[in-house]
Amino acid sequence: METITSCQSMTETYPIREASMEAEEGFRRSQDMDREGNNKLDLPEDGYQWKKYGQKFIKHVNKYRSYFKCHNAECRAKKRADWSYSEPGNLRVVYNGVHTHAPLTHSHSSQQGTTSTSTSGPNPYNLLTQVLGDQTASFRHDN
DNA sequence: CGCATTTGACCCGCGC
DNA sequence: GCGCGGGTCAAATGCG
Repeated sequence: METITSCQSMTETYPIREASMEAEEGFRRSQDMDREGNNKLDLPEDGYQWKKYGQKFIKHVNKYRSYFKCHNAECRAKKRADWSYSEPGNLRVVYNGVHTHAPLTHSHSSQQGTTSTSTSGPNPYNLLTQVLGDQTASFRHDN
C-alpha cells in the first residue's frame, strides 16, 4: 500500500507547537487517551463517527497504527491512522470504503465553508489525508 | 448501566 | 514449508 507518491512534505522540520495549540475550535475533539503513553492524538474530525477496533505498533517504520471503523454497521467505511512514535503531529489518515450514510451534521459549528478562517486547512500540522476509492481498496472479503 | 475504549490473541497473506 | 508482519475480532475495564 505504498501508493503514496511524493506527498511527503511532512518530513520537513516543522516546529510542532506543544503549548497554546488548543486554539483549534472545531478540532477540540482531542480524546485524551493517556493509554497511548505520551502521545496525545487529535483525530481530525471528518464529520463521521469512528470506533477504534485495534491498534498496532509498526516497528518497520517505528510508527503507531490505529484502526477505526465507521460507527454505522451499514457503513463499510474504515479508517486507518498512523503516526510517528515521537511525532504525533505527523498523523497520516487513510480512509477506506465509502460512507453510506450522511455525515454528522454539525448544528452548532459555524465553521464550515468559511475558507477565509482556515488558511492552511483545518490542521496546521503536516496532516496527510488519503481518501481511497470504494472497492478499489480491495480490503478483505468483508461483506 | 451503557457505551466507548483498550489489550491480547488469532488468522491470513506473502516472502524466503 | 515455515516465519513474520499486518489486520481484525473479541473480551474486559473505565468513565460518563
